[in-house]
Amino acid sequence: MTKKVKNNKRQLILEEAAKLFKAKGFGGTSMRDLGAQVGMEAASMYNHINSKDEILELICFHVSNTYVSQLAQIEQTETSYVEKIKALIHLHIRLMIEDGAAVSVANNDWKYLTNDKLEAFKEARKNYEKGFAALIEQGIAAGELQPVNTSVALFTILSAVRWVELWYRPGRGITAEELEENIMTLLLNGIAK
Amino acid sequence: MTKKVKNNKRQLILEEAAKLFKAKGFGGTSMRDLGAQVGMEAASMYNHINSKDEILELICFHVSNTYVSQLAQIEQTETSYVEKIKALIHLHIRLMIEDGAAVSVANNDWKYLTNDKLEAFKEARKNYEKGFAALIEQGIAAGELQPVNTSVALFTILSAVRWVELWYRPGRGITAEELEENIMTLLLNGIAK
DNA sequence: TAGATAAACAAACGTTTGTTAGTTTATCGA
DNA sequence: TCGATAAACTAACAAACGTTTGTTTATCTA
Repeated sequence: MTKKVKNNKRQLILEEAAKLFKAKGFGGTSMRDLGAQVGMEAASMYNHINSKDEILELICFHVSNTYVSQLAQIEQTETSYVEKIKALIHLHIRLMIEDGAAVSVANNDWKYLTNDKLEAFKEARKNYEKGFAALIEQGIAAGELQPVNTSVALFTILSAVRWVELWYRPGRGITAEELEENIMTLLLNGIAK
Repeated sequence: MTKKVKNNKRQLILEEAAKLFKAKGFGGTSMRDLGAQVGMEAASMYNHINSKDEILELICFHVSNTYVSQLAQIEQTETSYVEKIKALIHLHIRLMIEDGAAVSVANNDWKYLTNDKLEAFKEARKNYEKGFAALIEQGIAAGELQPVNTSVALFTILSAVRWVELWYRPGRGITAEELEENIMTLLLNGIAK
């Protein structure tokens, strides 16, 4: 019980931190800013977390672990490569909509990770990109996709999906499903007639 | 002559600042960091610039002014809408390759602009996006483009082009021309067969 | 209810921040 | 060569930073 309460406060700190880091950047967010948002003195937060750096680490690796484990799962399903790629795009958009602040931090503030944490994060991302690229390559080899440059295709997809973080608001007159379908159609079929 | 030397030093400071802001963020870059990169004490730079904020402003508005004026020029050329959109994509990719650090700062650190400068920058960007969106809409109306959601198409294009900043290196085995062609093909035709 | 533990606080720490002031060095026209 | 101006320097500033300390308050267990 005691542990559960502790985890809740800790979780609250992480959530508010993600929001503030997204809005003002890691360096632009002070522990006093964060404390004010959480409703606590900056010093008090050290009862729940070890350091400002640790907050960033927990947010970044939460996101990267999600991507990595979901990729592993998708790789093992028995569907076409097009379907697998669609599933990954789906994952990206959904995670962005549901946990936008954390994804944003993992996208933009990962570079403030230090030493081995920074290396580990870069390594995880590189492996994820490799796995994603392999699916595209196999899709081309299987004749399901156009023979595009794999790297260009990979990064175009990843980037095209990133803007959702900057643009999507629940009241923009477009649902998550519509948004997803529009993006997928665009990436798969292009805009030209 | 004296003025020219002054401008050169000032330009050097702006260029090194763009590199550092890109690498470590605006907040993560101290005036002492910047001075070391420029080869000068932090205090000495105040002979050439007025404040750290001013450096950010000069970089951001240099980029946004380029976009705005180029858009105006493209709008007035007499070609198809597809060609106009291609010209804009071309502009984005070229500017990213030639002045990547500044573009990166304008993309990521503009939020640290203050007061009226922040508002002015947001306004300029909004107008640019409106102009770009109008071209897409007219392209659809003219039957040149698929009837996609205009906003989704706009932001997918803008984002797809942004990753160049994160990925492109002169020695990656792909020329700027090839890169550009690959991205355009992808955005116009998609990856599906 | 007494004792222990968790979680809040205010105050202070040593650094680092952007910036200013005062001074010295280099450059250049007269 | 002298005097002026530009541009570098060192030293210091107040403010803000992440974090630690010591203490008080609240909560749960026995």
